[in-house]
Amino acid sequence: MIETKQKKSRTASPEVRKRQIVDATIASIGKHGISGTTMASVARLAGLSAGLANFYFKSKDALLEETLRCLAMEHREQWSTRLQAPDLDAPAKIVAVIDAQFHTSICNRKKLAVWFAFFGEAAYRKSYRRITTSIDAERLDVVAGLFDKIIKEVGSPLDPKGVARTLESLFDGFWLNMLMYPDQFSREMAKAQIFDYLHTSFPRHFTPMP
Amino acid sequence: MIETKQKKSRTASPEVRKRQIVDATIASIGKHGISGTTMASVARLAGLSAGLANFYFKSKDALLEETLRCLAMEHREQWSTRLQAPDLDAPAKIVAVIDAQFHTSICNRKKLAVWFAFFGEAAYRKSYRRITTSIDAERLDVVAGLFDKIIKEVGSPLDPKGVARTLESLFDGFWLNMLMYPDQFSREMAKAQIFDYLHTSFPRHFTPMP
DNA sequence: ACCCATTGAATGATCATTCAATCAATGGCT
DNA sequence: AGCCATTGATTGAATGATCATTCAATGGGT
Repeated sequence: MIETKQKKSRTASPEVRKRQIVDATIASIGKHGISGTTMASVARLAGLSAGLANFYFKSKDALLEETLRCLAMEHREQWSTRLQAPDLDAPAKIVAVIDAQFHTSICNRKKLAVWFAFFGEAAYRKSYRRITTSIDAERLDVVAGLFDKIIKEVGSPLDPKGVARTLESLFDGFWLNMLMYPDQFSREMAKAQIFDYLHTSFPRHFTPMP
Repeated sequence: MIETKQKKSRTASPEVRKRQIVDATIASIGKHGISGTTMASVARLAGLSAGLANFYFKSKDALLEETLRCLAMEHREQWSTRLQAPDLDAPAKIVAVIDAQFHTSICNRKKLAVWFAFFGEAAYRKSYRRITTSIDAERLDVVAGLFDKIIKEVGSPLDPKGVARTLESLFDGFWLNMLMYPDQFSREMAKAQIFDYLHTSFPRHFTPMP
């Protein structure tokens, strides 16, 4: 049973309920996968009756889309607010993005399971891809811009966009391995490897593990 | 309609039928995702009647497991046979593994969609993870062994297993990005980025793009 | 004529979705 | 304060669609 806010009241505002149902959907997907989450399993986890999720969301599809949207927004918040801290140079900002990517609130077993459940469906659902596309593109641009600064400082022959794409792929790849083989891949290990990569590519700007 | 072998005959041996049904399952997952593939959709793509898949496989779950097993075996074949070529030194073997990973027969839109469909379910299905675990661990060991040789030659401070894990994650991450954003991530681009990584890490052993 | 692969209609289970009925809160009225 | 009336949230049983699974009947191959 997921309780975003404990209320003794039987009723709550639509906003609260929607959020509660989305949280329950994340919990359900994390526990049973997408194919195993039903409107009933969501309702049970939310502590609500069977029909309510359908009342607040037009359909199960709409609920899943909204869930992905919430997840993506939360993810975006995580890195974009960190970048707004003053006095961060380019390497520090990249470190911030990495810290965000592997922060416990984002990168935990339940949420990783949900992310990859959506990725598994995204291949043939344009609506899912639309949700992640703009956010992913935005971060890729930001990170590429940061690497551009660094590369110009050292005069490296590397391509900023290429390095940014490699970093993104490292994020996704370590996420997948953490999900599949949690005994062998930990958050700390992933970060250590990524910093090794950055240190060998830009020795003057990154140290092996801050 | 998938036809592994064109036969005018109405009947075929169990082996042929099983393979035909597995191929149809891959096609169906690639087209409709796991949640959209039904015993009926598989039968239709195989050009067989509705009940046959259930006759040859105990259940839908069993069929999906067998499908993943076939996919994993095909993948393993791809890299392990390449490594058996004589006169390959460690860097050449790593190049061979990379070529295998991004070979058209493995790394195409349909198969990537199937892989990630399974990854999405693997989080809460031990039976799926069991299938990939041993194969992934095997390749990780092989690749780590190869990097061990290279690292000893140059006396680099890098950890062979760590580099191997990074490479595996690059594979998975680029695969995911190729699936999600095929316009921005191509097989050639992924390989180029990976060779950039290897060149900066081991300049004496890898060139930017062979 | 026999064997065995194959068919596809029948069965029952699971689920999303709907909606009329129910219930709690709120505010106005005495 | 006590008492409705109104509003709007919530319930859960009913409905119909979809699907995995079964199996008796079919018919091709040998």
